[in-house]
Amino acid sequence: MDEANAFIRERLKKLEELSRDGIDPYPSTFPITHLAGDLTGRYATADEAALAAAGPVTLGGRVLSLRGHGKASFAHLKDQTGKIQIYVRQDVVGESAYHLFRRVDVGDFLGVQGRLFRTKTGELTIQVEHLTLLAKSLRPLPDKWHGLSDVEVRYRQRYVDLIANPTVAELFRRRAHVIAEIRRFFDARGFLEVETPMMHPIPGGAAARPFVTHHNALDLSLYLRIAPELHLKRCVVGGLERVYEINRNFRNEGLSTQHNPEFTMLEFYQAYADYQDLMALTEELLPQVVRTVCGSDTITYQGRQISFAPPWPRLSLEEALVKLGGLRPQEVRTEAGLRTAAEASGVAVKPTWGWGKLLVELFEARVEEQLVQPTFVTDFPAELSPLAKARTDDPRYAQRFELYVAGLEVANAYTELNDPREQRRRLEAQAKARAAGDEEAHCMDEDFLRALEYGLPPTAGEGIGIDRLVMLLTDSPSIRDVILFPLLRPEVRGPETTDNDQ
RNA sequence: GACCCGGUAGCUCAACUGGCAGAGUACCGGCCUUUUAAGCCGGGUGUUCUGGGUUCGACUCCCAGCCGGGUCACCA
Repeated sequence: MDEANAFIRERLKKLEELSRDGIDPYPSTFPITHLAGDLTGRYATADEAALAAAGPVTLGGRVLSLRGHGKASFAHLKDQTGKIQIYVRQDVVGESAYHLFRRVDVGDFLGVQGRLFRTKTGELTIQVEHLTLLAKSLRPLPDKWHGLSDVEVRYRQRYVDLIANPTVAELFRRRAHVIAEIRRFFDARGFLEVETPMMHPIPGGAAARPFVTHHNALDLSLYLRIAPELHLKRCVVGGLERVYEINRNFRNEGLSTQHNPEFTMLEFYQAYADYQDLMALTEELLPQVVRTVCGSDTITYQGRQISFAPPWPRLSLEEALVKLGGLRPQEVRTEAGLRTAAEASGVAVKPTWGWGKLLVELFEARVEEQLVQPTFVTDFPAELSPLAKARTDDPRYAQRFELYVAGLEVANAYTELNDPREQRRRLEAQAKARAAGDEEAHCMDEDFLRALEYGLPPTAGEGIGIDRLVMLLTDSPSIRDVILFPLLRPEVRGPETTDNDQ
């Protein structure tokens, strides 16, 4: 603890005084009968008679503000549901309780019992009859007027951010609402929610670098999962024909406003469906979530109106490059044309890149940010989609789409490759690339292949980045704003504070 | 990893071209029984991110580092 801080010293002094007076500053429980938000909602317009009939109320909360008037005081208490004003008079609570109240600071938790009334200015208020200190706070809260705006402190000490900035708590409620609504959607359609391993002996299901960890008893290297895909498909092999999972993936990559090393992903798999079916399903899912959570299917993201009303445009990668990327049709048809266009667009082209990689890189450079309204982009190169089924009419392309909203990739889906022979060839090619130094190429996974050999029905699967979806629905410019505790470098603390620092 | 921007009181921010580090709020003491950014009187509580350097003198200029933000790179 930062003992040099005068604010903390002051509060420690009060804490000792309270203990000396026989007051437990950290009691264990406090049975409440009411919540602040319920009271202010239910009695918003109630008259005095109705308030008197309401009877006594008991609630707990954090002291957010204090206005002392000598032998009487006003304060606001905040609980999870909202805040409510309390009025403490010495002639009502008694001298010793009032003496205790005088040593209460902004930030302390207080339990009160009393009766509702309305002040001269019309605010619903609790006339306190009994008060109990529930927890003493030792650190001062941020400025009551300007709040907390230091981004670093907001991320590092999210607990302070949550106290000081009500919109932050609201944002995380909305995040929970989004996830609850997604569960409702899939549960209603016969999908089973499953939990597959987050520690994988063989990382797989995506092109990404994993985090490595180690199990001591088994003396086994393990990887934090980069995707649940391969296990979810194993579930479908086993007859769980509709499954979904909402949980964390971990990718050992750089950080940005769109990437946190651990992020929450929804993945779902539906047997007897293909990627076209999933486009239709996605056009149901997202509008339902957006309408329920935001109250409308149109949202504003960073100043731009975005409508989730279906249907959404569908563009192949090549069409997108021509229509939006300003390329000529003949340029996108050949590898040489793509390479020239990519170089002209300032892409750092590597000589090893083939047709497919050039196509996707050009798309990212010239088109991605223009896809503001929800747009399905289809016809990804099969060579970059080793787990997806190729199109039967042109095997250069995968049966795959990505969904873009506000320039963000929000979803990625494909018809699953279920031919074990073809999957083996693809994984062998990946393993070869990996051996040649491509750290993001897929690993060989014999058990996954064995599962496919038992037979995977025709299946389509999709992943939706929950953090990015929540960014859109909360108008947040950075993924860190929608993750309670985003990854930061460890805090370096001053030498005088390190000895108590666990 | 590269580049740009930032770091001053618990919080929000000032401090001219290098010249005594300052406001609001919070906090402390006093007064105050319907206030609500309560009010009135008094009080500045600081490793100016860290470490060097230049200078008579550094919050300010230079170098190195730390942390954060952004852009790019990497990457879905």
